[in-house]
Amino acid sequence: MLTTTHYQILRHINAGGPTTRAELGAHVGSSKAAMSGFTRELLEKGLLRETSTVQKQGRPSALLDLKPEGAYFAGVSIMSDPALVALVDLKGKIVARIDVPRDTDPDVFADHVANAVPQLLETGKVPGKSLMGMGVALSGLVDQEQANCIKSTILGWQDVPLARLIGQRTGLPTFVENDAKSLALREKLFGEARDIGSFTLIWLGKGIGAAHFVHDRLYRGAHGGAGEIAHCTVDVNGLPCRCGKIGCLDTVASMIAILETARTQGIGAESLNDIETAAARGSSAAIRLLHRAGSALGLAIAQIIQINDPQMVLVTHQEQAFNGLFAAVMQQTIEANVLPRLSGDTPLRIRGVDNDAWALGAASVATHSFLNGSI
Amino acid sequence: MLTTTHYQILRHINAGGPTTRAELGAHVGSSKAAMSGFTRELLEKGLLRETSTVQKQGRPSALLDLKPEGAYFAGVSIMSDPALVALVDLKGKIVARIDVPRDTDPDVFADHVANAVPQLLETGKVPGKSLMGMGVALSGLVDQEQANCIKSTILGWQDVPLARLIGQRTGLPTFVENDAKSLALREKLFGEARDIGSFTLIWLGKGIGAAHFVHDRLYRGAHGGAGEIAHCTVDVNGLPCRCGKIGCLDTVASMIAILETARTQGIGAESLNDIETAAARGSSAAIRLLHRAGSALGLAIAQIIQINDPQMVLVTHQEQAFNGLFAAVMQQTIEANVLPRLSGDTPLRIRGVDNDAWALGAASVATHSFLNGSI
DNA sequence: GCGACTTAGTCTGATTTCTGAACTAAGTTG
DNA sequence: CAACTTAGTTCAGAAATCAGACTAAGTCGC
Repeated sequence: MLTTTHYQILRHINAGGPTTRAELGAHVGSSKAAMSGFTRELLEKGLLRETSTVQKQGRPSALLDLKPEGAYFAGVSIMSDPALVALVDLKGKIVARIDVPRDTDPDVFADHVANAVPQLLETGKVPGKSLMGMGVALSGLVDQEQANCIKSTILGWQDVPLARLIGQRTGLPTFVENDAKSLALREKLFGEARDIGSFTLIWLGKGIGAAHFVHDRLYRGAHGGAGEIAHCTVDVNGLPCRCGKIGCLDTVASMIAILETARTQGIGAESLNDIETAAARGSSAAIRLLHRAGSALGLAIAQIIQINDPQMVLVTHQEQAFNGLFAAVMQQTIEANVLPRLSGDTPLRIRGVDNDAWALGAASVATHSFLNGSI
Repeated sequence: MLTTTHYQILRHINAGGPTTRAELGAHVGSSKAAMSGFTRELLEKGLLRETSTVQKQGRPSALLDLKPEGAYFAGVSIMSDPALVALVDLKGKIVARIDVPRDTDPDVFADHVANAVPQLLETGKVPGKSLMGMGVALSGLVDQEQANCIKSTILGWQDVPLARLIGQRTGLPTFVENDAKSLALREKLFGEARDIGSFTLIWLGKGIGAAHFVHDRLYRGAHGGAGEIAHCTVDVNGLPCRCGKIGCLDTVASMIAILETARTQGIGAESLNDIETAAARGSSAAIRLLHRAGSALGLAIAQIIQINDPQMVLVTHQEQAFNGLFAAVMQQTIEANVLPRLSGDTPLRIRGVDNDAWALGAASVATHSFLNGSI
């Protein structure tokens, strides 16, 4: 129906914002005449709309933008309990959300998700035929086809064909993706990385994950394991990790490890916030803890920068207090362990994410497939 | 002249070996009729030839292969002294070579290279118009346009527009590339990585470098610095490096560092070979040295595997004795620092390279541009 | 305020490109 | 050796694309 060129146009507008037909033509390498046709078709399909016009000299040019109501995607975040199912428009705006129980039985969970869809459509006043696909974000390893959850410790799943389970019930093209990778897709499609071809996203939560965009494409790795930095060695004399190795990043810098250490050190803390507060009050145990965790994460990020030279590193987290000692040590460690020329030219951004971000990230997985013509 | 499809065909044949028209059609997604035209044009241009036929049932299908004499490329390796200039055919065979003085004055060196070209053509009995481009491989940092050498410590160069200097004299499209990256291009085009989309090549020489192929493309990094693992931190309490940081891989595992340490430790050694011999004879200093170097390199490779999950890791070197303690420790360290599931599924290959390999790597840079239609 | 000018976008006939189907080629199989 | 199978070519018609003419919608200078 739509050709490669159509999708190229949609992606270009999504990445670069509203554009004129002339600029689009130059980008995809075809004539004004052809462009006129392509855009007309996309306008007719309701995927594009004309917004404002820009005036330089001569006839003003009409800016073409994605039409938010042109397509909708559902995103399921299993990152929280209850899970969140959201309905998202083509421009990445959430128009409806529903919590569903995070049942550990995959079939039951798929039922919950499927049941949520009609309600979402009703709440969002979205016709069913506009819903183009669904994405699921979870903490764990996902296979190459983005269909099966190979292993999720948190959910207790192993080889669960989640995409099929949900897809059969909803009739929608369904994709599963790992937490960090779906968050990276969100940043690429709707966030800070729209116009960045190669970047790495770090996710610091209960566990630690990363995702790489390379040449404008998500790089999943040979076994879907690209970005699994939790088990990078950061201390060859470190603690044993549940993976069997020694000194994994996960044993020092994941929020689980940080809070666990705080507990054994007698720092009463429920969150990073509490530890930062204790450190600010002068608790040497808290300071030591934050130093160790921050420098471990910083070292891992430094390795990534040295090895991959990304255009940007985006650190994402779910804590209130990410602007304290922990982050400072992390940044210092990065600077100390990356060639100065490189570290100065590699922007590091830090941003918190909320539940909505996960659902949007999940939906982005489907949006991404749509914009690449694979739905 | 040639369309994207033509180049797609050439690349597919180069990667997968001789193929039938039918198979090609399926791969590029066009009809038998179209394929008939494309291949005829390529046959007429002398870029393809029909080799044997394969017989299943029905009419036998003719296999199409690249025609070696269809295009030639020159490769300049500044990895040795004297430098080596080689003439390479489309299938990666060296048909002529000339040594040229490695003059440190870029202009003088460019003269030498330009003067070598006519001799090469004569020796190889290659008509000048078949020579499509030239590549230069050097140890150092190269800019994004593959035109300028930003910095080469060994050559003492900084911001040298080498591609322009040579190109002006020869009239050939000329590209400069870093050592590890050109070696990776060689492996991708003509070597073990032909059919591998994502792999990492490690180069252990006087310095240490790496190069990443991702999604069938060389990933150069945001600042051309992808793969610059020499300055990865492998020991936070290590030695100061000339880059200003502490504990860089380069201070422990580069051949320069290894031989320097051997010297200060009183191990009489001119090469890795000598140190391995000393270790085999029981010299504890040699054993300690090989352990330290091997485990440092292994750790860095482990980080790469954990971070990037490549399909293959290819370690290249220029030593006779790379099958001793050093390599064993390296492999052990990799296994100890990578998740077992991943390390078991990530083939590690080790291979020595000679001077010809560098010249071929250099030529590959031009071949690669040619096969991508950018010459 | 209006004609000259500038640039955006559409329309149209010509051209190029691609395809489907018929056809030729070159073998195997019974 | 006739029947069959599959590879590759040819060719007429269909589809995509382009160059250039044309229309649209503004600004600029006087």
